[in-house]
Amino acid sequence: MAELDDLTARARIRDAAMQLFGEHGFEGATIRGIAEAAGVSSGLVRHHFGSKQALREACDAHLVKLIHRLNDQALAGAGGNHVAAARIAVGPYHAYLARALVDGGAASLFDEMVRLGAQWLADIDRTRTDAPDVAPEVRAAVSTAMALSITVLHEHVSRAMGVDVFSPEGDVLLARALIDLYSHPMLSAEDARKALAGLERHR
Amino acid sequence: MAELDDLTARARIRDAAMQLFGEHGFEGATIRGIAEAAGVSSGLVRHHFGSKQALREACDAHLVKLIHRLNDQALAGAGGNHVAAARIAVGPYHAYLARALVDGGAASLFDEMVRLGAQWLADIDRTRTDAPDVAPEVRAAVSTAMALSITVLHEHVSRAMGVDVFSPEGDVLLARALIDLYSHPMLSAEDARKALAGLERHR
DNA sequence: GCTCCGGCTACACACACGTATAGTCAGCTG
DNA sequence: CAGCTGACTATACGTGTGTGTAGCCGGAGC
Repeated sequence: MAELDDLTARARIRDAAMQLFGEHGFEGATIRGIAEAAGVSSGLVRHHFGSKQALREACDAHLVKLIHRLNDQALAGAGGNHVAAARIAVGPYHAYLARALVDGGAASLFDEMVRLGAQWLADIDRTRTDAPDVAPEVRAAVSTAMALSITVLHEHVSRAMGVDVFSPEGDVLLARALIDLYSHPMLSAEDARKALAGLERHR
Repeated sequence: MAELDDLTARARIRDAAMQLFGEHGFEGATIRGIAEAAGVSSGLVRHHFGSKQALREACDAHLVKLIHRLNDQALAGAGGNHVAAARIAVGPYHAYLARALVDGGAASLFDEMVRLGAQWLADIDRTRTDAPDVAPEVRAAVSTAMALSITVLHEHVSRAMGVDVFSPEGDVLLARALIDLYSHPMLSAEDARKALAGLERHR
């Protein structure tokens, strides 16, 4: 039921909605435009989803389901860096994801990523010589936002990098940049100490 | 002229527009709503800006001017980590900035941040023992997106952290988390080597 | 004092939107 | 075949929107 009806009109409408919502935003996209993109009448959109808001909620639900599936796959597969998992092809839905996040939606998605990230951070904390300054949950919140930033701001990142980050070449270049960034601290231990001291002084 | 007329109706309209555009998106915000928030008639909005699109462009221009000023201050001030500079209070405009970035706007702002970041990265590259795997510009593109992610996703970050990142306490906690993250690599040199090798294998 | 001009308002218009409704058609069940 | 159900369409309605226009009002210049 989940795979077969991906060709039904209902699924086509949902896909078109996710694309157009992502492209023009929720208010910017129109039911008529979505219907046209899906190759159906605007009335059918209402018939299946009832209202524009309900259509949006259906899109959110579908996104969550999709991400969950990708997440499970990533966890089951090669040793899970949750950052890499976040970059997994969200397919043509990355624009919708970005909009949803900025609109304040997709909260459960973000929270689950934080949960996974906190777990992962707590793990590598055990190999650290110095005690972490803040709880893993807090650091996970920040690094989750950072991980998602590539998707949310992919247009700018692609422009600045000179290659689309969702193309094969861009993906490789991005991965190499991430590996380099994540394996080289931007602040030395001394810099960090100085920064922390400066922080104390400011209060 | 720049400071005095910040009390003029024109400036009030612009500020109200930036707030409402940030809150509801460009399509979601209405000229009438903006006019009401600014305490003027909707006709005056048109009188001053001509059209909704032109009003948006005026907002963009104002944002760029504002960020440039903040940027210059940050560069002149305490030894410039461009990441910290990005977090500087964009005031009540962070929502607008987030929308503009996701809409594909604010490109010049992003690009300039990349330029500054690349410079900064090239500087610290000289203290590295191993040669960087990718150009500073590419790494700067990624880390700029990461730096902006706190602002763009501030709602989610605040929820996950349990404190508003734009409050004084949240700001301190965020700074400490950032210092910890930026001074401790998430990948060991060995992990990085393995990840790179895995990348080669995939091609 | 009179005119002129720009900030400012009130009002009207055309249009596109979300929503509602009535109806068509294919397929199934008895 | 009759009857029903649900996917689907065509069309209409009310509303809120961006935009246009005519006019008011206070102050500056002659």
